[in-house]
Amino acid sequence: MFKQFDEKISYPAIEERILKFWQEKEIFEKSIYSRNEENSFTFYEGPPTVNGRPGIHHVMARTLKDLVCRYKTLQGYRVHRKAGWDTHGLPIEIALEKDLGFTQKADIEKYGVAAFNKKAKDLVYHHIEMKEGWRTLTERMGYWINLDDPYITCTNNYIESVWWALSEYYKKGLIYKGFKIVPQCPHCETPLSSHELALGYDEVQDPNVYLKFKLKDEDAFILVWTTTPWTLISNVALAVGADIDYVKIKTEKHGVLYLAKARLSVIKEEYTILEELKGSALLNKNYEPLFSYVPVDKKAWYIIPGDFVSTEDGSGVVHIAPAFGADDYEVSKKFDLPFIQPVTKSGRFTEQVTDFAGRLVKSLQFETREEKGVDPEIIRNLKERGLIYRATNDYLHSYPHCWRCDNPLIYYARDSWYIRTTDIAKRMIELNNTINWCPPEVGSGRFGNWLEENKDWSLSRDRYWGTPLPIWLNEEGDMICAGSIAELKEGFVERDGEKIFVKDLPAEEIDLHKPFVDEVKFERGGKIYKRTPELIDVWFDSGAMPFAQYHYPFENQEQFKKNYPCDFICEGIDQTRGWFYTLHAIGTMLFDNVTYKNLIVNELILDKEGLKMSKSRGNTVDPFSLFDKYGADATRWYLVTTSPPWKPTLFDEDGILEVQRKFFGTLINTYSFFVLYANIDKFNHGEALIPYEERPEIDRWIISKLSSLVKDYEQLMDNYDVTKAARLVSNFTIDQLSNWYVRRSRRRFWKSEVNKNKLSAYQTLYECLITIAKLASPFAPFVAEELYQNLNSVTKLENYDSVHLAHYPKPSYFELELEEKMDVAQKVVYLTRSMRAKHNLKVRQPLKKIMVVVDKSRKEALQKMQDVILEEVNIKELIALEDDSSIVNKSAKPNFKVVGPKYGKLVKALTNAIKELDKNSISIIEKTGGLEIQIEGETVKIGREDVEIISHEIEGWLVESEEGVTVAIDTELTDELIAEGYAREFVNRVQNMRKDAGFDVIDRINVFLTGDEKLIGHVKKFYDYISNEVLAEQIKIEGDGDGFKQVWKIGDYDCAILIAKVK
RNA sequence: GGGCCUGUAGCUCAGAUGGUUAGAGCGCACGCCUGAUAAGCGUGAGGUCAGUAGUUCAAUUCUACUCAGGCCCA
Repeated sequence: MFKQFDEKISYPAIEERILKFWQEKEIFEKSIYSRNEENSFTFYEGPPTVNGRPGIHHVMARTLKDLVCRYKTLQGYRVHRKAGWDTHGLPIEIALEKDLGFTQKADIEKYGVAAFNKKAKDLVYHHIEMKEGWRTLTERMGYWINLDDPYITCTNNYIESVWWALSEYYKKGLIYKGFKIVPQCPHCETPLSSHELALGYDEVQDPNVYLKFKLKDEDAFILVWTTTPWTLISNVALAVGADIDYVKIKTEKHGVLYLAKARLSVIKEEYTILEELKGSALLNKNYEPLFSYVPVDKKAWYIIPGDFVSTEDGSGVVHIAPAFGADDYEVSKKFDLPFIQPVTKSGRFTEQVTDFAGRLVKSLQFETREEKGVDPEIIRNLKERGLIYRATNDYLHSYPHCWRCDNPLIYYARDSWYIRTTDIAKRMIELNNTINWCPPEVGSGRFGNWLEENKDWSLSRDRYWGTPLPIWLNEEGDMICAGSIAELKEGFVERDGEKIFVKDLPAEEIDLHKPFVDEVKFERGGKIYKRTPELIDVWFDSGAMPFAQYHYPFENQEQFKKNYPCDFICEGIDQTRGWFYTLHAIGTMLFDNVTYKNLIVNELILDKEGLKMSKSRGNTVDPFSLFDKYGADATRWYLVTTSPPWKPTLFDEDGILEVQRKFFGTLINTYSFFVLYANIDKFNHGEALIPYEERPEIDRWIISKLSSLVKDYEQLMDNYDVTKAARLVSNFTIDQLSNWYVRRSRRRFWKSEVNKNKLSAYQTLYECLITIAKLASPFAPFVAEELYQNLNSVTKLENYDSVHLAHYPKPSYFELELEEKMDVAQKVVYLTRSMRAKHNLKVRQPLKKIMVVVDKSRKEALQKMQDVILEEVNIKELIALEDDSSIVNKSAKPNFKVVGPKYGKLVKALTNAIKELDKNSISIIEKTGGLEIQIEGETVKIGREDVEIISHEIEGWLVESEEGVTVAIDTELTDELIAEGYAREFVNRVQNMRKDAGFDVIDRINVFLTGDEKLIGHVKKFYDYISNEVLAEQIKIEGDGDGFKQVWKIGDYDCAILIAKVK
């Protein structure tokens, strides 16, 4: 017996049961190992940072990853799926600082780095396993990935592989230490890399200050604009554009000012222009410094040229503070300006700046408090000295913020380690062009531009929980780079004044983290090498996963080589400059190869209003509650089908409900229909397969449709066009299978005896269902599993426990011509039905005939399909017409696609001429294939192919036309037709009663009818038809008896009907 | 300021290598159907295909610009 579903089906309950089944039977493992190793499809899992709770966007990315992998498995590939967790870095540290109540970096030192890192490790392991955490989400949503053997970036093995990679770069001379302006987070006290920077731009309001620098040899001021008053203390020069036009103006209140001519709009008061001059005329003028806290050792405070000066905002004069801006730093080297940096790495002024010593340069938000920056006070100070032209706090712009702590970054000059990625930028671009990006514009646009503008990778971080930079320095600055634990073992530590080699330490003491690695020293050539204290950018960790996940090259060399490069990755668009980049950069440098061949980039998930989801807005969606309410399948299906993954999805919970009702509801319904009858007839597919050629037309048709689906789906999926593929499955299921095939085939299932025809119906519907289960399985792994098992466990046609072990179906039978014919039939039927509805002609009332006009090519199809059409629309006769101009009125319009290129400018006139053609002219074209007409003095011969002929009216008939199909209905009713109409109405009432009385589908009954004579007459006339339909042994024209009785009004006639089961 | 994407019905989305009647689902209104039935089907209303200009016989589609939104960068 096939399993029948309850009335109220609970998808979540089914899913929970299937999850258990998968686990018990190790289906995931089997789905991998049942595939040939030589035929593998490789996938890399981008490691999520193990921090906090997963959200709906994670479900999106994981659905895509899962469905591609499941699809490839279905196709017969072996798809290894190793999970990964990104465990290092600031996010973890910040979460921990919060837990421990730390407000600044120094607190960690006080607490002890060893203890801190121990806690960090515990925290990440906790997050992986916690309830409603990553493991729960992953398992519950049906994302198949090997969680029991994940790569974890904070293990020694992983770090060792990362070290190996770094040492390779080191050997190639790609790692260097530089003094550069870096974006520094004063709160986290560490520089950020450019890809981290990309994560944290925010719209902010900053000071908008115009100030006056007094010239030394002239009673005039230079007008300067800044949004960072705190940098003024470190000012050493002013820059102008040599070719920019400047003006010298006189104002009442502020005296004489210099500024760019193009920026005169800044001056709000009345002024007179005293002089116009080029920037070059201003060069080398000296001015009085604003502040003198910091002594300078070189010539300063004069005007220099700068090609970065623009007149788009400000005053056309830029103030230069070499320690706090990239342009500033570059230009200061060029002009040998003094370098002053009275600000600490944590963004506070040093003791030198007596008035502001220890104060923050920018306001920062700490865990428990906010501390204000000095900008307002500096402005007040300058104001008091009359040096402010105008100061407001209304400059709106987007400014980089720390992606973790949300505080504004400062640009800050400091020592930092770099990887010279600019050396390989060209190669990265070449290789990128071979990658299949979905969608392509991200690869060529966003990612491509990024590569074009490549900057060296700022590698080092001044933090605690991360992969240590494996570089040791001696006092002369010579370096050693350790590329393995073995090399580390050559070093030594000092314990109680005793020197112990690392190789002699117990293995468990060797932890490739701080503080252990800091303890290690090397002695080479009589010199001692100490470790440089930095960690590396956590993004390097994740970008190293292709080899680090296998502990390559120390182990698993073969495995790595087989899995590199990978076939497929999928992550959010925010990874463009994150993981996509680090993978690509590392792959290019180490292996001179792409790291991934195909990738799907998924966009953000926005809320219903199109706003970004964020905790502060309170518009986030909890995936677990969705799974509990609708199930993971409906959620997955919704996310994938609502819009292509690379378009932002507006998330709407009602959409999930709709998916559930429409697609899943219909699918389950179709299955239930099949089961209802299959169980009655004890169908178990034990009989030989009826050859497709011998099956009824409707069966051949749906199988051909199904085969086309199988073919098209595979093509789409192979192109990673998953949205279209899923929509195809849904449309087939709803429109073709359920609403056409099943509905049209119902009668065949009702029949009581099992014959070849009925068997064919079962076999056909069975094949459709099991195939849909397979096609749906990547997207909706649970429901697909349920269907497949329910079907296959009875028939045992396939030797698989699970749909996820099955193989992609082969198209079994094509009859494309039949598909087209049915297409015509469907058009006629839909059109006719809509006409009946419009004119209130009930479908139960049979009609005499319809005439259908189609073009020649479809006439045969129409005739072949006439039985289908007539039955569907309940009409007795169909007349197929091609061109019977005596009945059909016709008009013509140009076939623009043909006519356009042929006649060009004449088209307009031609259109009018063709539209005015009368019936006779049109029939000349149809019969002789051409007609000559005069247009604007030219003779144009119109051929048959130049026009579309539309039939639209037939005298005395109801007519409508659509897409080249014209249907005319003869509405005249004969007594015979009326009688049949009543017979059908009568059947309908009896069927309703059977149902209401709770009779079984196969129960036979007796019917007792009393009432209007006319009605009884109609019933008698169709006695056989009626008794056959309602399974009646007898229809008696008499009153009472034992049974179920109801009184009806059918049309104009009253009657009473009684039905009783035949014992 | 630059790059990329988006703008089609009240909502969510299709679509067209440029071709004259622009589609679907949901929602709304009204019907129909009823042995798949707490489903199904149809009809109707609802679109200056964001705006302007250009190219073209023909533009919602191509181009330029503008506006609005999003993402990324400076």
